[in-house]
Amino acid sequence: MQRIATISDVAHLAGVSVATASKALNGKDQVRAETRQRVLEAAEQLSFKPNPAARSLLGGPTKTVGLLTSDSVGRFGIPVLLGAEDAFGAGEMAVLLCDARGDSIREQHYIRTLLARRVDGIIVVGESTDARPSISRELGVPVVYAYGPSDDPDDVSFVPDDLEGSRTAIKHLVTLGRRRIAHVTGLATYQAARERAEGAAAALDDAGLEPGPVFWGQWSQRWGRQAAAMVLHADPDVDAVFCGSDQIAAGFVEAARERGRRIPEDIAVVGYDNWEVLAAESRPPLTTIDPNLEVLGRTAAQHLFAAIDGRATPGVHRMPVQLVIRDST
Amino acid sequence: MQRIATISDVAHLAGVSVATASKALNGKDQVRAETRQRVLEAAEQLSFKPNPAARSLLGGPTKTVGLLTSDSVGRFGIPVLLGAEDAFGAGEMAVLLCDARGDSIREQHYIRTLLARRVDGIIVVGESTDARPSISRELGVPVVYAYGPSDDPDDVSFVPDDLEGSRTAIKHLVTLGRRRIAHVTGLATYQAARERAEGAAAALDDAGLEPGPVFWGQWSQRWGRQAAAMVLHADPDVDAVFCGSDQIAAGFVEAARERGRRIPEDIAVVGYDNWEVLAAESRPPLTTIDPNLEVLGRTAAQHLFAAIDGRATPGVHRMPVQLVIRDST
DNA sequence: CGAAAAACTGAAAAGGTTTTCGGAAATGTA
DNA sequence: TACATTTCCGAAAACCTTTTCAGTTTTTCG
Repeated sequence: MQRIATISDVAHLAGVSVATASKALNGKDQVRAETRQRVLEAAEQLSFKPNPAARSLLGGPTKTVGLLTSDSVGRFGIPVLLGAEDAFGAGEMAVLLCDARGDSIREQHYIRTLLARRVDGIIVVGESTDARPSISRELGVPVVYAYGPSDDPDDVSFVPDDLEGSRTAIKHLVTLGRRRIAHVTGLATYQAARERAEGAAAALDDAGLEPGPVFWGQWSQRWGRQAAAMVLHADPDVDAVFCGSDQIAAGFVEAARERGRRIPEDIAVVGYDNWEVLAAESRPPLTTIDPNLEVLGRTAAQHLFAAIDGRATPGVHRMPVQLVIRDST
Repeated sequence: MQRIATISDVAHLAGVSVATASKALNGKDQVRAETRQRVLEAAEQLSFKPNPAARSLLGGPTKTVGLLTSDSVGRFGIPVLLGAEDAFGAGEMAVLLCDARGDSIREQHYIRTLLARRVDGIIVVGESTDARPSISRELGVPVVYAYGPSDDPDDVSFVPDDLEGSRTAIKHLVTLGRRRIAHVTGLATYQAARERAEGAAAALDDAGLEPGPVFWGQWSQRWGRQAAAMVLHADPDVDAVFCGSDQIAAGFVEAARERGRRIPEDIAVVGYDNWEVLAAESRPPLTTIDPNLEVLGRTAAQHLFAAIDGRATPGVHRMPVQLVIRDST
């Protein structure tokens, strides 16, 4: 294993001083084209890469960002994280991954570590769309929140537009001629559940329909199955159900089919999340709302770039979601 | 925004020189206990963290490792990755995340980036248990492979013990008194599918049973459903099925129930992967093999530590898996 | 041709930490 | 008290790169 080349080696080989070599390599315009060429060739020959440690010591950007996830075992953080990683990798940013596991002590520890490493910025990936305490105060580096917004409206946050997503779902059902539309969703303690219910109610209202009943429960397939019984009992003529998640929807269609309802003929079902393994493998495959989490992550990353350049865009930005039509409607 | 404290700040506050402060903080034995205490307190007060850039400039370790995933959109890489991150976070390693997206050009690019940043080591997280080309040659830093082993037996690799896992599954079924055991699994192009089938056959043989038929197909719920028809047609008296994944198992139980078979009374079913959302939410919840991927990731990380210290343990290490008993057996 | 301007180059400093080595203080010995 | 040891501390160098500034060479223009 050969010793790693330093800029002095390059300068020496090219027959110039280190200062000139540095300028040539960094495209400064204080060096003759011919000299630059010589330096570049020398660098190529030694396969020289500047030592980022030395570079960052000067106070310049470290080309490193922190990716702080509160609890990434969960399913939603992952695509956001990947989208962000993708955007950073494209620019030559490196990503330091920190998983605080929902522990705020750990989170503090990681924040200190990231600062000690002089990251240029931090993305905080939330585990739910509920607002979380801001970490941006007095940090000295820009922070962007993805999925789970900061509770400080002056911070930069990106969340999926659940309000619009549920409106889209309901509009879709109305367009199909459905009139008796129930909503089965998860825990009301979740912002996501509340917003989706709210959006659905608004859309029903827009369509001149009576807002149907809302069934709050768990984010589980089991609850979907239980809810099927309740929904069918409450209104045997229900002709559509909008579910707050694909898990719930999968449970619902399963139980509804067992009770002799045909999906989508008797009851059209729309899910939420576009969780492929459930939505595409369910029988029938589920029409659902795709929150485009990778795009959200990527966008957040791009805005972190902007913020690092001093062009922050404060506020909670709602990212567009998408209706994916399959066979359940 | 507070300026980040340097060791000079600490030294000044403690009333000593930077040299002494450094020695005190690093546990050198050339400093009086009392002085050390003063320095430690000052450091605490300023929440001082040494600048890793400056440190690594001296040629010491950067306390940074690369986590290179080939295609982490997949489901299996994630827990491994989290396990590794967990182990590193505990030691004060930082983790640089790189997702090559299955593109070897990208992978090369990332490897170069990681080397330029002088990482102390690299973990390569595979997407399947199939062997992948080694990257370790001439790299200058230790590499450990997790989940997907390297094709070079001199490298350090950690894989789930699928052979043992499938034996355990079959033994469990045999213990329950089942005798006509079928195996439904995924694509034979996957090492995982082949090993699981092999382990199952071996275990059946050990039990003195005729190796049952193996149904090769997709890794999908749909295939599980189709397979149910085929299995029941091939042997109407089948009393147990070992599935190569929870997805397949979930499809199988669903279709088998529809055909009037009771699970587990008529047919006991064992899945593989312990993918909670499927295994726990299926009806009935699935007995399954948990490959302990987080543990695998953590172990790989610990062995990377060891390799960095010069204590590498070459070879492909098979990590124990675990039978999780639920209601399907 | 001479002077002014422009273009180019290099020495040196800065950034934070560790390590080495010399010096000072404290302790032990005669 | 004088000297030898041991213990503790601090000055300075080293790590690698970028940037500033001053010096030197080349070009431009009258």
